[in-house]
Amino acid sequence: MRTVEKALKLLNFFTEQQPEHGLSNLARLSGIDKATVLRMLGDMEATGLVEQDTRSRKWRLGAGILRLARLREAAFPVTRVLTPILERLATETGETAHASLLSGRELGSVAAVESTRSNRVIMEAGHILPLHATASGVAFTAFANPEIRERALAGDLPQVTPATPTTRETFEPLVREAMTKGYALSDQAFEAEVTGIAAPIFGPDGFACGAISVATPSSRMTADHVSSILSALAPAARLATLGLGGHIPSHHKIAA
Amino acid sequence: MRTVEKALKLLNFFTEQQPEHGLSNLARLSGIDKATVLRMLGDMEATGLVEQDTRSRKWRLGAGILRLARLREAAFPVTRVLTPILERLATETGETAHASLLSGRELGSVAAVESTRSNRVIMEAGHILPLHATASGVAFTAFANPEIRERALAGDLPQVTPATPTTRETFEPLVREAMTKGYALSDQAFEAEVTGIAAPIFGPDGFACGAISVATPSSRMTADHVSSILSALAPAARLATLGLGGHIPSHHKIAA
DNA sequence: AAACACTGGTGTTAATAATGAACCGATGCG
DNA sequence: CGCATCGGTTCATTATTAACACCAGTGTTT
Repeated sequence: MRTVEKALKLLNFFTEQQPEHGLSNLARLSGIDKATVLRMLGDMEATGLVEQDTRSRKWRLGAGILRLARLREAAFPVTRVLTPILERLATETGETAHASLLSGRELGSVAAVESTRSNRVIMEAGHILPLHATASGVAFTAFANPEIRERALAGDLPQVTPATPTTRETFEPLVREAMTKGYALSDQAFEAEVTGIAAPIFGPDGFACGAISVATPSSRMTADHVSSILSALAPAARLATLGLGGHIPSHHKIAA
Repeated sequence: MRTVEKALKLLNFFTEQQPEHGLSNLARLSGIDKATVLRMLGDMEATGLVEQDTRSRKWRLGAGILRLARLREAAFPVTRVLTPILERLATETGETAHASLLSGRELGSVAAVESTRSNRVIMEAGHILPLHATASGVAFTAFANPEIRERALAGDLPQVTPATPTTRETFEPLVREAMTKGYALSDQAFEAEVTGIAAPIFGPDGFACGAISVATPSSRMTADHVSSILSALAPAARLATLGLGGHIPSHHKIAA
């Protein structure tokens, strides 16, 4: 089916730990024939989305991505707006803060500021956050366009950790709870020993377009800590929405 | 022909002045049928490369690009390395400095620092620099892999300004001169009233992978100014190459 | 209000472009 | 030396893509 989409999905195999891939490796990971993968890579190379190391023949993300990112930032300065907000959020909470935006059918992590504590959560750069397995995802889903929300609830929910909700019956209550509380808390559903607390970022249409989140080691998570994080998260989320030109629905409120 | 490449070429129509496009507009610009463009956009939306404004239905570059850019920066911190070098270059010369990297078959501008003078050259973010019409392009071509150089020389050379070389006979001498001098100077071949001076950035294989450049109003360009710029540009280019893990050919030298 | 020129988006069929198995030469390893 | 893997190429088959016409909605002009 749709070739373009299949080709672009190859980009998702590049991660911070695995920033380079050989041809056969990519073919194996994607389940696509080598010859096809090669052609796709060639096409993406022509536009700078990927590039090939001349010696090792391995492929990596290309410089064209940097160009496009600069272009987008020039028109919609997302990172510029979010980073100072995250910095303040990180210092106020003493924890790692990060922001993610809707990217396809998932959230893409676009900015993060790490806590300075020695025991802190490390955010891998440019991670993809599944909607059902992260606090950010649940907070986003709760306030997303109903059509997107329904698709998320109905989609299949791969297990990431033992605590990941994998059925609609376990996922939907989390979303409902987030809808009433205005934020989402997810305990070790994405990564062991990590608890996330997230609030939605709203777009101009009044629906969520992303999320802002604080991640802490689960061991540090107490009721007091949660409420102190929330009191920093709420204004941060508000600033993020306004800074990106979004619109906060009048009824929206973050409350434990 | 190759659908993936055609689809990705659509991304090049998004510029700093035109960051959003309607469907029909994109179809017109690209010469592709509306229905086809729509499917391509849909595929690219699924991976976050583009996104659609829900109200205006216009398309723009998507948040997925930011995610990918962060990922690439995490593995190969190009911008982080180049920006301070450009800052120093800009203050030392009092002119606008920028860097570009090979992206497909052209150079993509990935970082820029503007001069603080009131009469300065403004670099549009994320511009594509044709190899034949810019100082960066000539400097890059001169030291690129011979295969790439030949392709550049043999390709068609669209006229950008009256001073643009449009034939191999006019283009090749510029490249040859850059090969001996170690840098390239281009007067108003890309933009009227702007002169560029550029030096190559070398990759690990000893061939150019990009260029670093200083752009000045042509009115300010004198022999003295050129040599003062060169004395700042040479170490900057050297630092850029080393900072990116590149290898400077032993015989390479920048000399007027 | 009527005619017009746009817009974004949707089917349906002909033709084109993508596919994947087999194959090649090179490299690496026990 | 033999086996496995690598990146890459070729080519017949087929399934995907592309274009045409069409639809509904919007705003302008007459």
